[in-house]
Formats: sequence, structure tokens, C-alpha cells
Amino acid sequence: MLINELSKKTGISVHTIRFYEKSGLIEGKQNEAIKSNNYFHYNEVTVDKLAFISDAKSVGFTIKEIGQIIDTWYNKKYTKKQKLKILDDKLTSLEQKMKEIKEMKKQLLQFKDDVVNDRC
Amino acid sequence: MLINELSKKTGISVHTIRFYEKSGLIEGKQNEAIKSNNYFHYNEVTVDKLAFISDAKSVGFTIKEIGQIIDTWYNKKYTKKQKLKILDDKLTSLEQKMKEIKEMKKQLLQFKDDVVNDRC
DNA sequence: TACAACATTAGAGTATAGTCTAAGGTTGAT
DNA sequence: ATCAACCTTAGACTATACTCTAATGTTGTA
Repeated sequence: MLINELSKKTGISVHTIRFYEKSGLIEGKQNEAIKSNNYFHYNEVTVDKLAFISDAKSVGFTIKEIGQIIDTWYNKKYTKKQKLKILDDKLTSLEQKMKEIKEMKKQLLQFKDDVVNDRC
Repeated sequence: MLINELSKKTGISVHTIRFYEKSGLIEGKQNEAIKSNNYFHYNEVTVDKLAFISDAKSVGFTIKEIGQIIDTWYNKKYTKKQKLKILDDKLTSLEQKMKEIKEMKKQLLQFKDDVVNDRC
């Protein structure tokens, strides 16, 4: 599919998809047989990657980190050991985030309690 | 205390503290009695606020959101009802973040499993 | 009194993550 | 052939959150 269709399918703007492509997160490929244009074609793998990118962004991973995770999956440049290390690091950081969120939740509930009981 | 001491106490750089002050998150006050300088003085409330800011940043709240929460606590500009609304909104967004993190954790564990079993 | 170590403001510079515009070329339906 | 709706690249612009520099003034100790 071309970029417009990819955009509609994923809900991510054409501009942002291009930005992700420049950032190395995804890649389309040009059809060598067609010489009249240089349109890029994207496949279902790209759709999956973009869905993952959206999810990963919402938990606070940076483009760089997301690129690393995607490479863990789709790229041959890492050894098995390196891949597991990257994934374990990310899992650890998720645990950390979770802890912080729970702490913040406690604090906000305390704030609420203070508001309800006119202590502020 | 002056800004340097505040910085040492909180581990936040003087520059960043000034940035937070310009952003309206904290405020020092000048001593009217001393006319020879215009140094700003900070109290323990500011120390608490800065600790909160650090925590809130690490769960992904923006400066704007953090300002809102701080105002809920220290500012008279909101009614009780408005304060509770703000806090409930933030609590809801924390629940959302929590859900997303759990989902991402599942995905990364799946990735790991795929790596371990040579499926990628 | 010299001077290091503080303080101030204004504004410039950086990194991240988009978001948009311009200028041009291609495709497909009428 | 025309025209809307696509496609491309290059680069400018924006928002957020810092981070740093410059210029200048103050404080406190030797």
C-alpha cells in the first residue's frame, strides 16, 4: 500500500509516518519495476510496527528506545543475548514506571482527601 | 534559603529551578527589608513542591499539568469542586497509563518469548 | 580591599517529537 | 487534455522542557 492508505489504516498522519521513516523506525520500499515514479510501498509489517510505536509512545518510550525494541524484533543486527538484554531493560523500566505511578496515585488520593476535608 | 541551597537540597539545578519559577510552579519571595539586593528566598514548601515536581515529571505529567495539581493544593483560585475534578482527571489518566504499561509489558514478554524460541 | 562564591535578568542554544509548506512530479477518472 | 488527488524531497516552523551564557551586582571571608 502507499503512504496515504497506511496513514488511514493506522490513524497516523502522513507527515508523522515520514518522520518515523526518517527516524529509522519503519521503511517502505520502492518497486524497481516501475520507473515512472519513486513511490514507496508499505506492507502489513509496517502497520504492525506503527501500532506498536503508538503503544510504546504512550507508555513514554522515546523514538530511540522504540527503534531499539523494533530492531530487537525485526533486525538481524543483534545477537540473541543482546536482544534479551534490551527487552529486559525495557521491562525493568516499565516496572519502575509502574511503581512511580502507584506512588503518584497515593499522593493524589492524599491530596483529594485533604481537599475533601478542607485541609488546603 | 537562597536558590543555591534549594538546588543542593533538591538535587535540581539552579537553572531548572529558575525555569520552574518562570513557569509558575514555584515562587520565592524577596525580603522587603533588605534593599541592597534582590535575592529570592525559598522555604520548605518549595522543597516539597520540587520533590513533587520530580515525581510528577517521572510519571509523564507535563509542566502545565503539574502546575494545575500544585494549584489544587496551594492556590485559592479553584473551588473545592474544581479541585476534585482536576485530581480525578489526573487519577483517571494514571489508571490509563497503568493499563497501557501492563499491555506493553505483555507485548515485551511475548517478544522475549519469540526471541528465546527463535521466532524472530 | 581583594576575590571567590554567590545572586540577578535577558536571551540564546539544545534535544525531542512532531507539523507544515513549497515546489515539483505522477496517476487515474472524465 | 484536464484536474483532483495522490506522490516525492528539502527544509522551515512549533511546542515542550530544559540548559547555558553573558553581563552585571552582592556577600562574606582572608
